[in-house]
Amino acid sequence: MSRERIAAAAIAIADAEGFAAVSMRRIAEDLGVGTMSLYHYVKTKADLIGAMDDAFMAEVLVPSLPEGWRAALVAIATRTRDALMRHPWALYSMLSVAPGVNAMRHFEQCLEALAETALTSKEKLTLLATVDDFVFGYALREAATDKKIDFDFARSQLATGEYPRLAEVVRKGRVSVVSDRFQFGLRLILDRVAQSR
Amino acid sequence: MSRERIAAAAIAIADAEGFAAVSMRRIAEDLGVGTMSLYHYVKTKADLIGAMDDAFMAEVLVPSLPEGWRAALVAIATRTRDALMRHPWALYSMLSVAPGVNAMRHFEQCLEALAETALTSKEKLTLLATVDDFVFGYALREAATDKKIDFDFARSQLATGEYPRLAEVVRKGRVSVVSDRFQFGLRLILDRVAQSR
DNA sequence: TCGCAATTCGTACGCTGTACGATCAAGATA
DNA sequence: TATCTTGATCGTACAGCGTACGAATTGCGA
Repeated sequence: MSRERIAAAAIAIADAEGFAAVSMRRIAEDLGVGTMSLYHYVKTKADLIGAMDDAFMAEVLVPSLPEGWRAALVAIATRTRDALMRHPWALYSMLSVAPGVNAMRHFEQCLEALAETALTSKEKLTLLATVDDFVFGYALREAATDKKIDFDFARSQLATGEYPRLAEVVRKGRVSVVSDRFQFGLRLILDRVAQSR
Repeated sequence: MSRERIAAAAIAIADAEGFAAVSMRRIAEDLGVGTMSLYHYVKTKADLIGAMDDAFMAEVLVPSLPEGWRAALVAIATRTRDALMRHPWALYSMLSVAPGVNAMRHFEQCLEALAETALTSKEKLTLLATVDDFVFGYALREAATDKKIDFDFARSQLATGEYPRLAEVVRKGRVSVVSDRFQFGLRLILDRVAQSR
């Protein structure tokens, strides 16, 4: 038994049944131990979530960075996106968690990607923040759309005729967005940066 | 007593004490009614959150759109950002809520902003999605940073010397990002779009 | 074998959302 | 006026939550 094993069990539950399904009693049951035993390895549930987040951030780390700042940044962003698609609960956890070892390693890796550029520290941080904003926003909205949501109301609203432009968009060929809007957005941001270098 | 009044009370609590502080008992207490009375106006707590989200989206609507697609888009994005800064809990609620009237009005307004352009429907939707990704990501990460987070661990980690680039960035003039990285990121995205029009 | 420390965990408390049914006020009908 | 109906209020109860506390058990060094 260990902090890591407990975090792994919690992650398995969160992946399969959602963040809300993660409870101390449930984790203990899955591990076949008493509920309160967990508290010997974990201070509080918030602490456990910290451990989950750290394990998540480990998955975000890129094994080896490609050559060139742009390729490196795209690799990191894409890997972060993929990890978030596998573990959408990380969007919740990140709101309440202090940076752990792997979060710091990730940050270090981001700076390494930009090491070859002539950007100032401030410029680097700003660019990284902007890319991260986009990556997390993409994941957030993707997670929101994935949910089985009831669109009946939206459909009935549409029929009222109060949304002419929306109705038109829906009419001509289903609501569709470019297949990979993630790469699209990333390109938008990086193109502009590459241009002003 | 009404669904709206209940939602307003819930919003007041969420704004002042966080999303987690919103409970049916607490709302009822603030309104001076019995807990179960609320259920006459609201089907479940999830339904209440839907009402909160709709009220939030009303705040996102821009009273009147500025001339020009770019100014209009910036106005909408900025207003959305401001509303999210006032009500960070909306980031949670949007993950579990179906679009309401005001969400649809907002969408309609976004399309109106792009009406003058020659973009196809698909291009419009992609652009709007990209901007929204960025806006929500910005708010998410801003909300995460705002939290009183314990950085002691991060500092001790930094002292290990395992993060040379991070240490350097911290050394030369505190970790600082461009003052308004929101407008910066927005400009990055829209510049590139304006250019390829 | 003893003693101590590490580990396990049962019980209990105050919190949550909400199902169920009792209660009550007001308006409509006979 | 007496009765009936309908909408609104809400007290009680239940299952689940995080976790404080303290008792019980285990394993190990002396």
